[in-house]
Amino acid sequence: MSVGETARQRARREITREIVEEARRQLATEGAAGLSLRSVARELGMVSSGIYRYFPSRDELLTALIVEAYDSLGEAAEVAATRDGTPRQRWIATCRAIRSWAIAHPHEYALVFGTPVPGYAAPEQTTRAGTRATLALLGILGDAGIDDDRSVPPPVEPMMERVAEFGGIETSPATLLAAVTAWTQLYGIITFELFGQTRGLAEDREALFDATIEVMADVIGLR
Amino acid sequence: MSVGETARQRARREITREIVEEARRQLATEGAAGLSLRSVARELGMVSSGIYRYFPSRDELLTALIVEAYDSLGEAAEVAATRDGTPRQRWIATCRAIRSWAIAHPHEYALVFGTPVPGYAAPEQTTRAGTRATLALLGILGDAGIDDDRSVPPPVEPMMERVAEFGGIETSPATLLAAVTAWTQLYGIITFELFGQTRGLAEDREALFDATIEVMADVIGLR
DNA sequence: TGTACATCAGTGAACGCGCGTTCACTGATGTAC
DNA sequence: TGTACATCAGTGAACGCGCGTTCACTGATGTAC
Repeated sequence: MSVGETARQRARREITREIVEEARRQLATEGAAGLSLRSVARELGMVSSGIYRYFPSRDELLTALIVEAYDSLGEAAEVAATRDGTPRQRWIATCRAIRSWAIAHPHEYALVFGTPVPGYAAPEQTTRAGTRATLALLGILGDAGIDDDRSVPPPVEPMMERVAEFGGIETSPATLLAAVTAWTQLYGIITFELFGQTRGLAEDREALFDATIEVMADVIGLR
Repeated sequence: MSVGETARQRARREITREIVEEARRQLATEGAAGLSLRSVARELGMVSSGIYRYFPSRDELLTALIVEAYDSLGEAAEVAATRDGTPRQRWIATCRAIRSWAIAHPHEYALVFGTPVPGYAAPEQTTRAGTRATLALLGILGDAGIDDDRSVPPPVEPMMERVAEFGGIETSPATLLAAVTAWTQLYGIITFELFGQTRGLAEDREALFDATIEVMADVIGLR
């Protein structure tokens, strides 16, 4: 018995993990809409009401999956962001890592960045986990020490101040605006790729992705 | 009886339209997942099986809605694209029109650009309707007559050729790449806005949107 | 160390819900002669 | 213009499905003395 954990507590941890894993498996094959407590229970050889000892509702299980997805993406981004290289290389590596994660986990990506699940309001918990990848990118930007003192439209200025504060960096509004633009482009092209919007256009989606990321790195002024 | 149309044919046209309208209404309030043949029938004071005289399945009704949404968006974009002004003004007006349409029709936008409906494969029909807004943007680009002869990565070149052909314009690969990048940014920021990803960041989303669109117009070289 | 009681995981049945789709039918509308 | 037949919109009942959630229960595990 380690750290005073009883067999019951260990079993609870174990089974909670099994439920989440099975739920994630179903999410990966069926999508969020096809995820049901009953089928998770069925697959675990448990009676459907048994799940309620572990999750008080389907929404709570969904929340667990969302947090997991955000964390998994966040970690992939952080790993790429902290590798050696110039800020530009790190930025591009991080963008690629985010794309790779998305392609490897399409349904998790959809759960987090796709159409909101109707009737489900993401609790605080999830939004906090959702910032890791973004913070990784902002960190690189801070390290880059870019000095672009062009002005930005007045209403945008306070928003960029807030972004700087959020990222814990001191970067000019113009550079931050470029970075925010790149950030939306990044998720835009990934979403298009995953949801099939670039079907007709791109036979080599990776090359197109890379090329657009380079364009945006130029816009930001990364070297 | 105009053009030999019988009362039966007229009634059929009328009721088909009513079904689609009611379906669209439900889509707008409940989202695609909450759209059911039964509730459409109910609302129309019809028995649920009656719908099958008009649509052979729920998927066909969904297809009709998707085509409608694409057309509605396409028209909004075309109207903006053909207004007077410099290419840059027209480009920006069109981007704004697309955003406005999205904000006015969030569920239709989600239906078309959001997470694919599981088990539903969009038929040819829909993808063709889906190109109007994009063609409007490409048309403006063609009119702009930008001459940027920088090279693009080799694998990207044939894709840009295809884009030029698709848009019926003669524009350099570098400019087209910038435009494609802007295109993904456009839908990226709209999607983020609609799906709540910019919640914490932007108190004035319109100003942020406009600012990023200007950034991308610069990248393309629009004047 | 042994006993009495409290906790709690998992069961099995049930409730109430809404869905897509099929099918045999009826009655009104349209068509051919 | 009138009649006989064909078409087809809409009905009502039914099938079979899966879902989330509640509830009283049982038996095993944990805790206090």
